[in-house]
Amino acid sequence: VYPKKRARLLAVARRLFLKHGYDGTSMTRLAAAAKVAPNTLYWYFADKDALLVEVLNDTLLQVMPKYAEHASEPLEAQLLWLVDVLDEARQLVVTVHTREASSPPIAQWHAQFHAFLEAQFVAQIAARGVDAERARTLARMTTFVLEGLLGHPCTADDRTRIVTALVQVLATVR
Amino acid sequence: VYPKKRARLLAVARRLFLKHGYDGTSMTRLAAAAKVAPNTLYWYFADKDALLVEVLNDTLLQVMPKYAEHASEPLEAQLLWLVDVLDEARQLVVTVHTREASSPPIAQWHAQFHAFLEAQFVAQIAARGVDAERARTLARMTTFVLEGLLGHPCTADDRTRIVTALVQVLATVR
DNA sequence: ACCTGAACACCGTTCAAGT
DNA sequence: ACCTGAACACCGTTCAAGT
Repeated sequence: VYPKKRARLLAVARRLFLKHGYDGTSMTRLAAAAKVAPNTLYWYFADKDALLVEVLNDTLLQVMPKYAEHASEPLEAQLLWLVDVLDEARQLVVTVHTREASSPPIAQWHAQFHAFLEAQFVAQIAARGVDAERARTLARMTTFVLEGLLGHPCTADDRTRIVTALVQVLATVR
Repeated sequence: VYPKKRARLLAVARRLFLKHGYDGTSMTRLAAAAKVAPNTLYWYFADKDALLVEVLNDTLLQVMPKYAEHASEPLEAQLLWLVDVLDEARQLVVTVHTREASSPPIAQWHAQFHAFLEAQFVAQIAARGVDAERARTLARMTTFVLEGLLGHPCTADDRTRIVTALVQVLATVR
């Protein structure tokens, strides 16, 4: 495997998945866009889902360093930033939810991603003097609200209102 | 169109969609299960998405009367009941989220469904002395948490904890 | 009006063959 | 090891034809 070519194929896949969605991006189209034969993709990736998992990891690796920059900001700002960033990857978010039913690797990736996000939130919430189990529950709620914001049309105002309400809640309840 | 046959086709579609998912249920398989030619389905329904919309409405019509029975219970019990019921329709829930990107009728159905649910919640929350706009925000949060619970594996305990926390929040914040 | 068998263009994936 | 063109089984949908 030529790593550079592999990276190029991934980049093309990422672009097309984001632009036309997973179902809207056929392997044939993808191959054409990358100027290779369709089956060449199968030399580099086991199947379409494996390609998706790599695209997800790729995207995450690009976002995480930037997220670190916001780690010291108040939780509200962090959440709003996260929604903005993940919003660009909307297509990927819903695809993960759909595909995880039929693809164990994607289900695994999804679980791992949630664990990561929740760990982040748990730390922040626990720092406010909430006990561990409670923090886990609230972190989960936070993740769910985040996903809800991604999956549904929302004005920027609504978005801010919801995130603000959520953060108030996290600050109040214990 | 024979209404009885139409109803039978819908019932078969519903069963298969719930059992094998939308993508896992091909029109050919569906037709075979209903003992008709594949294209007969297109006499009764415009396309596969139209079939899905009807299945969704069907399911909703069966659930709503039962929901009404729980309307006087405390919000917490209502939410837990809803999660249980919608959990059986999990496959449909994720399908709606995926298909709405490419199918305007499904996007419309989804918007309408959310409006319905949120109206329900707004009423209950406003009854606790929360002002209207605030109630709308919290209702949305409630819907998002509900969807999160559906889309992610959760022990019954986790589920209860999250719903309880959410309801406490709704009671506290104003 | 209602239904069919056969076809269409497409999908993800694999195979036999080439370098 | 890497890549190809051609094929396979399947998909949603449509067409021409039958009753």
